[in-house]
Amino acid sequence: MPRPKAYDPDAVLDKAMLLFWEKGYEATGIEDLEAGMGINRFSIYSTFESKQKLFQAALDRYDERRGDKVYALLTAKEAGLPTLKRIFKGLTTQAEQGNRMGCFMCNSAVERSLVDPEIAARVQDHFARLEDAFYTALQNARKKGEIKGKRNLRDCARYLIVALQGMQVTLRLGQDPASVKKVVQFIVHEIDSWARVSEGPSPEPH
Amino acid sequence: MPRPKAYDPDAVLDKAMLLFWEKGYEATGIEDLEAGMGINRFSIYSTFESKQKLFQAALDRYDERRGDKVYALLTAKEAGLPTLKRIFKGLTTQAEQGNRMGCFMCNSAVERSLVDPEIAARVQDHFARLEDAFYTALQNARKKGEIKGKRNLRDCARYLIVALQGMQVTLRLGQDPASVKKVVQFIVHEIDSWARVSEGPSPEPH
DNA sequence: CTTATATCTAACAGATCAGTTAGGTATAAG
DNA sequence: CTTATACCTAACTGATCTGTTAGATATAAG
Repeated sequence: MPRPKAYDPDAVLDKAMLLFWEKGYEATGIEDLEAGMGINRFSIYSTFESKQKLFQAALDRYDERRGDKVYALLTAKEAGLPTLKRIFKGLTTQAEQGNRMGCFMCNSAVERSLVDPEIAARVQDHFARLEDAFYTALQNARKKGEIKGKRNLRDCARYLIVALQGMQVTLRLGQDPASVKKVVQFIVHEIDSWARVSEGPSPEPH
Repeated sequence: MPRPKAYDPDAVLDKAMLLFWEKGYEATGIEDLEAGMGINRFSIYSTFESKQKLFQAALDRYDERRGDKVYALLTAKEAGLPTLKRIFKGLTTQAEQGNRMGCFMCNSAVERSLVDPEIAARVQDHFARLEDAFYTALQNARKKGEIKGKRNLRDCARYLIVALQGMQVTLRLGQDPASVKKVVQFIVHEIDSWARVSEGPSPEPH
């Protein structure tokens, strides 16, 4: 009955996501969004309500697009240490391609989490989910005998999140690919070390 | 001969640093700076030229205030693995105090390095200096016999930078102190492992 | 005390910000 | 073909942005 939208709301949200991801919330104006999404600001507001809501939707979209892939990878029953290593090795490729987007969640954690609790909650949720996925993969790896000692896998998962966040900052800063590669190899090597027994449950006295 | 400034340029720069550090470049308005620095915008502009230049000066100040302390710690001749561990343990304290400032350099890397090459250069310089300081401490540790195997210490230093950046994102996001502490312990534990031989120079074939 | 100098206050200027509104337009049901 | 509906364009609104300017004020040399 009514006139149909001349654009695909899903497609323009993807474009908004890319804009916010690259430039952040504050530095992305409605004008940028109009140009990048290819639609008028009226359409933006009638479909997404406000810049804030649009940003939230963009974050959610990121969680779907990027997050779901990784969650799926990590929670698959074949998942194990090689899966973890592959994820980190992918960062090297990003650096080699000159990709400086980093991680939308990390970027938003830094720029917006202090001032916008809604954003903070989303980012925390994302990383909590990611941590659980890492944890699942690690448990699976242990089941398959890929992990030897009695290391605390929850702590390993938490640690991997932090390592990933650090890499994303480094990618965003545009460090040279060779250096990025070295650090990735270092982390990969560390993951490999979990296949050896060496360490118990952190006996450090103080 | 002329009328003297009614404020201490050094002191107000410290205040500007704190503002930019907490809220970032875009979200900090001249009005915020006037209030936070305690001086009129005329004084800001006549002393610091522009918001951009003030931000650069604030970054430089951060490098002096925060960076120099760490550089000094790491390049002291007593420096070694315990020094590295102490630096990471300090992050736990920050989390426990509810400090969500993170690292001004990391924050700026994420928010501004893509759009402002002057900022990118300063941040890269900072981390390059920090990496060298880590490297120096690691070499020193090896000399003192605190590091066993023939691990590549340059890679270790690079890695520590990334681990630090990851922690800073996590602090900024306001993750709970208990979780932060676990990850710090994990990293500290890893540094401890460098005192054992276990690993050669990464023989990973592919 | 006079005067040159540079500061400070406060109002202003133009641009840009997010968000709204009015009027023209395309659609599809009847 | 008529008409109800909701979209699209484009101009507009008030607030806020960075940066400037004019005039008052304080200082210290002579």
